[in-house]
Amino acid sequence: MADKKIPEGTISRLFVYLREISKLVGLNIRTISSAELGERTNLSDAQVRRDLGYFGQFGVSGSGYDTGELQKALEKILGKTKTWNVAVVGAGHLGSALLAYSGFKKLGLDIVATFDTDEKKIGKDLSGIKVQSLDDLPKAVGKKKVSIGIIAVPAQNAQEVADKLIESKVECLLNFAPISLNVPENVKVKNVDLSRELETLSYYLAN
Amino acid sequence: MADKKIPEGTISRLFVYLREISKLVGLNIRTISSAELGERTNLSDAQVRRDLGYFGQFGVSGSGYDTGELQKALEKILGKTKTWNVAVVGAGHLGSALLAYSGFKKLGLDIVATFDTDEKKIGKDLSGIKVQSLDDLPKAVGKKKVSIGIIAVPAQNAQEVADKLIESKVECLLNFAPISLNVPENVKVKNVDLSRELETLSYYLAN
DNA sequence: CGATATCTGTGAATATTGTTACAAACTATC
DNA sequence: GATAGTTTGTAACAATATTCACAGATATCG
Repeated sequence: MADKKIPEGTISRLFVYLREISKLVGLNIRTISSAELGERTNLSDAQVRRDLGYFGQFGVSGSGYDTGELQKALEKILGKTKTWNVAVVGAGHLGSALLAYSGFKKLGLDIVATFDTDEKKIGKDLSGIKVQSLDDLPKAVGKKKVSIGIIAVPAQNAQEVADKLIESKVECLLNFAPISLNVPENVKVKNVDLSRELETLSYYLAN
Repeated sequence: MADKKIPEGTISRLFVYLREISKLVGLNIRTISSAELGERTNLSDAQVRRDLGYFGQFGVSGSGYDTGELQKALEKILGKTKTWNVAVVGAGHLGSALLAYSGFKKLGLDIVATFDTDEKKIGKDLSGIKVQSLDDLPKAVGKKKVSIGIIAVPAQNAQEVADKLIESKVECLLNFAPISLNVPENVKVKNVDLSRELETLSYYLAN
């Protein structure tokens, strides 16, 4: 795990490789070349090799990669051997959709709490999780050892929510609010700005 | 609108600038410097100037950018003077959340149709839009002049849905399925892979 | 109006990411 | 075990994206 600077894109693609490799393992296919893995993921063979190269040497010249080994290696690299606890803040349409999504477990993520400020929502049960008041966040998040916070609140409350989560020792944020959060260096933020993705398309239509 | 090659990131950031500028216009602030706009958007002043520079010269040395003018210019560049019709394919949790999102109109987008294969959903009304059978997609999409298709179906159906949309003359796709779509060159695809965004965080937690 | 301060627009330098290309390692075959 | 055929890993190269840095334009102020 040589710690050069690893491109964000590489990390993201490793998950794609892992998904594909897992399929192959399921099909009892034992080895695969970078060329074919690239084919299956719409990436170049060189890209595949380079990406894997950041983390070690997993292949065998002449035959390629052992799917089983590569699977294990990727799972280890990507932190999929553990389960991480997640809190969803904001129980609106998006938050509810996330709570209802059944695939989290498979991702190694466990939603353990959800929060909202809306009195009408607090106390309700959403997909098996009880909505709590935002005021209860610090206590609940601390107790449940949440490492990932999902911010699904309006832009104007997002920074405040981020601050609360960080104060409660959450280390990673997935931010759906269309603003750029200010966070300390040791906190990792991923932004998903759906409005922007959609708007971007209108640019391409106009041009 | 000099047609050099414009980075994707630039387009995306222009929307951020536009949002901020619109706020400023609302507050009756008439001019702003690249430095302050950068400050407000967590970007560098140089980045702001470079991004705008791809599209012309909007600023005035010594005083900065006129917010009103810049707003108009950005709206024109970004295709926000028109409204585009959108179809959502897949009326599951995510699709429903999108349909329920009230901000589309403000983005210049109008959801005019939604489709699903689930008999139980077909015919139902979701946020004012009637769910149609996927079989009706070609006719409905053609008639309603849909230019943007949102793919919110499981991975195994995504390519098929993409093909149908493209055959029906949809020019841009927003793909939420965790696969890489094969599309002709003239079709623009944006991928939003929520699982991957979440998984990525587990990598940072593990390392 | 001249001096000083501010700010843009953009070449040039730098940093980052992706691709090409090939030696070296391994496999398969006869 | 020599030969031909694969395939990796990575150094060198190319392409992109970002930052630096500054000339030149405009504003401000006494």
